Amino acid sequence: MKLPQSFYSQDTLKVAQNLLGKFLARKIGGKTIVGQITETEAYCGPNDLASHASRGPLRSREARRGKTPRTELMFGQPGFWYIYLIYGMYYCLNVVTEKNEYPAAVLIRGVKPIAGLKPEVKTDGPGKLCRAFKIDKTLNGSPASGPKAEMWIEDRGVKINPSQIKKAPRVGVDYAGAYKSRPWRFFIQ
DNA sequence: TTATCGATGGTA
DNA sequence: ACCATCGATAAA
Repeated sequence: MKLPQSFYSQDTLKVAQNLLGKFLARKIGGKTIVGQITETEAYCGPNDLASHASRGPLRSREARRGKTPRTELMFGQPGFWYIYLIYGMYYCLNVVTEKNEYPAAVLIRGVKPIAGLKPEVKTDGPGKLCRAFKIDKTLNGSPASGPKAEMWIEDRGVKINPSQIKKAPRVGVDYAGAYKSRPWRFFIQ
C-alpha cells in the first residue's frame, strides 16, 4: 500500500528508519520504476546545523530561520517531495516530515533496483538514484501520497529488524559543528 | 585498496 | 565561495 501522509508526520528519526525496506515508485511514460530503500538520512528541525533549514546570520528574519525560496518546502506540510540541485549536476530527493512550519525531511540516499531499470543502472547514491529515476525539479513540491502522486513510497509488507539497521554520521556535513557527528544516517546491508 | 580532484551551476 | 555528489585517475 502507498504510505499515507500520516506516515510522514511522525518524528523524523523514526520516519528515516521506517523508510528502510519500503519501495520508492515513480510512474513515468506509462511505466513504473521501483526501488527498495536501503539508505536514508534525517535532517531534524531548525537547530540541525547540517540542514538547509538552519543557516547562519542572514539579513531577513525568515532567512535567519533558514526559510528561503529553496528551502521553504521543508517548512511545509509533511509528505511532499523536496528536491534540490547539488554540485551543479546532481539532484537529491527528500521527503518532508513532521508538522507544518517545522522544517524537517528525510534524504533518500540509496535504493536497490526492483523494477523498470536495466540491471547495470546504479542507484546506490542520492545523485545516482535521481538520475536512474529521472528525478529533477519538476517533481519538487509534488505530493508523495494521494491518488495523483507521480512518485510515492509503498509498504509491501517487508519487515526490517531494528538490529539490521546500521547508523552512522551523515555524509558531507563537516561544516555542521556538533551536529556533524550525529548518527542520523541509516542503512541496511 | 584509499586518496585526490575536476565538473558544474544554484544558492545566499 | 560554498556545496546533503560522482567518476576518473593516481598512488600504494
